[in-house]
Amino acid sequence: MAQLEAITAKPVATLDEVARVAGVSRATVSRVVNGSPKVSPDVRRAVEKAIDRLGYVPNRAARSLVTRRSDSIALVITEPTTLLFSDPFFPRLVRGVSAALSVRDLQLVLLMPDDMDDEERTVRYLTAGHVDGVILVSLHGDDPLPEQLATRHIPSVVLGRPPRGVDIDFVDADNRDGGRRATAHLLANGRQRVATITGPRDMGAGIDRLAGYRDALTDAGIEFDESLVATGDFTHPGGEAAMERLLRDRPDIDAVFCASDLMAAGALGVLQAAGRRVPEDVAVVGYDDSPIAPTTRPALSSVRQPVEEMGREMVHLLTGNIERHGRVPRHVVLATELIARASSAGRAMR
Amino acid sequence: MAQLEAITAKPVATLDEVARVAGVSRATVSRVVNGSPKVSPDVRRAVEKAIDRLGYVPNRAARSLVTRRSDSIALVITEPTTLLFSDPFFPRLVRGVSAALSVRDLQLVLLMPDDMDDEERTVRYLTAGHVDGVILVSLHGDDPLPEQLATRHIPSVVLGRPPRGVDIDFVDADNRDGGRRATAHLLANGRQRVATITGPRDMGAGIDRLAGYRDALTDAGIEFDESLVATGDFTHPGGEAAMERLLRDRPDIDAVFCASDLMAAGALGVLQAAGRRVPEDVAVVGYDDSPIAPTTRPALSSVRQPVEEMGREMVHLLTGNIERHGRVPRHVVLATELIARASSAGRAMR
DNA sequence: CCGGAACGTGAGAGCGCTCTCACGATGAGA
DNA sequence: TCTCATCGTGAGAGCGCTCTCACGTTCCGG
Repeated sequence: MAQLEAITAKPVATLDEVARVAGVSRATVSRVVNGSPKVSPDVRRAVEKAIDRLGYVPNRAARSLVTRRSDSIALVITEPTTLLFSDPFFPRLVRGVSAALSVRDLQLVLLMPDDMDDEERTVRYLTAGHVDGVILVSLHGDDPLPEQLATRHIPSVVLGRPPRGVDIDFVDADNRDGGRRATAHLLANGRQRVATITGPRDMGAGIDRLAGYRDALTDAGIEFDESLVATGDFTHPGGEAAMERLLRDRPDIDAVFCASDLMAAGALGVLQAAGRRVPEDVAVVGYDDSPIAPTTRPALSSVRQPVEEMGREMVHLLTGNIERHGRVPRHVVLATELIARASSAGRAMR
Repeated sequence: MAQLEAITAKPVATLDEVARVAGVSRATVSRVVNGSPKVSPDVRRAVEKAIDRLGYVPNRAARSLVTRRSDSIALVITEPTTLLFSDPFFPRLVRGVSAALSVRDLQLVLLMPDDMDDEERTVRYLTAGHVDGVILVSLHGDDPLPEQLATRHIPSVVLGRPPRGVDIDFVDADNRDGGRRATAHLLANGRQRVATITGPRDMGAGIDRLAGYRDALTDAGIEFDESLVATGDFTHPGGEAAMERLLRDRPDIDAVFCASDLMAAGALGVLQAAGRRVPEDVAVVGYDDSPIAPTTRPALSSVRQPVEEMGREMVHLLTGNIERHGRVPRHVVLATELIARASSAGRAMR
């Protein structure tokens, strides 16, 4: 297992040395380092001086060994393909998680298993108690990991509402409300026949955004029409295919809500190739507010998720989870925001 | 420091228990676990059976304590802003690094300091010997971290050739050759007045891609013309501004090589707004082959970097570095690839 | 038949830390 | 004045592992 040979010498001071320099016992230094209140002010000062002088930094391994805590949490990303990589979702999430951990002096261990072998290694690693908690990012619902961790009592939080109602903490963006907002926005702009290109029907985000679309129709007193719904897969080509289908089946549409920006970009291209002007003939709204949104022509309206905040919130939940032994599963759903751009500009009311 | 309270009980077996079950000593079990050759086959088998039965997994902290190795390396990303987040560079790199570490049974600790406070914490953490090596991703040359690590003899590898010639291992894509390829491609398509929008002049990638542009001109026997060069900053608005300047100063250009896709997308918009057809009037090539490249209209030709491979190579270098005490700095430069799309389609030779 | 190399194995120290427990000093209450 | 908390401090055990060293076998050559 151990792979790295011959590490350079590390002249770091130990607790013992600090104790000697400060003229106290190891126990007292430990108390100072860990902020125990039962140390007299002058002793504390002396110890702090010694720590400064020696540049002492506690040895994490030694501490872990006795506390049986690692002070590190794992971020596990089990997303096989490009999906996660095509928008800045991942970096933003990681940044949120990282920032939240950093202020708590917790360490972030990143795990991205990419084959079965790796996956097994990951499970073994996690269940061996090498981390105090796990943040799981796997967009598909068929991942066995959450349950494996739950049965082994490893505190964990997942991103996105699990399709099956596993009793587990999760953080999600309000996909349903996001879908509702996007659709309502199109309707408010005077659109009459609003179609939608959905995400995969087995993913929470796909299901919820479609539900939001229906909500908006209901709110507006418009009947839901199955022929205005095309199933996509969040990708650019998927969006193109869905748009072609839509255009063939329902040439009369005047707006499309796409459950991802990538699909929206694909739809945009197909619409324009078919001679439809955007937004004059057909308005388009995407989802994710990815960096491509402002760069399409016309610039794409989109629904923005508070991704960094989701990361922060996951850490928050997880640390709470660890403290209270994960008694009651908790769920946090964060609000989205509609960013209106040219692709859904209003037109004169009929 | 220690923040997490009350961890769940961990019923994991210890070396001692395995030894007892297998009827051997701790030392022997340790030998088996670590693959020592000096164990007889039958004893080894017995130990392995016991390990299986008890589900034994070595305690990393205990091992670290004695070996003074952590079997983990840090990936430090000190990129303050959006740059890293607007293209899939980061996720791809992380995936490459992660995969390479995983097969070596090394752990990836991700550090993304985002303020001064954080930065200090990071330095303290790294220099405390909590990791066996460091992979540094900081695109700007003014980062003090590489030198800090070097003076403290922490093995490290940086991404991208450092602007100042620090004696440190690095992995880079061949930006110069990439710039050359892109420009040569435009020239080969019959373009006469090829402009370029560069990256920041204080970043290796910016400098090198421009140098490649000059190389291609030289190769083609064309004199370098300063008025065909506009400095950008890798961003979309930066590309727009540079393109406007170019169009004003040199309305006669018939091709542009942009040092990033984002800038190319910006340039595309400005060109089209100015009534220039792409690629008929002006051909455009970008850089990075980001996901926006195939989605622009027309689809953007671009230079693709082997990002995953760069990640893998960094790990490779780093582990080697750790083993041989980083004697001689090593540099790895990986080749790029031109992805030709519609934006640079050839036109009939004059 | 014996000395010694070669090999497999076990005993035990110790990595740097935390934490329990005991101890002496101080102060309050009777 | 004499208890008895209270408080700050130190001694020491022990977390789970690796690694050195010593020991017992086996097997060779002389």
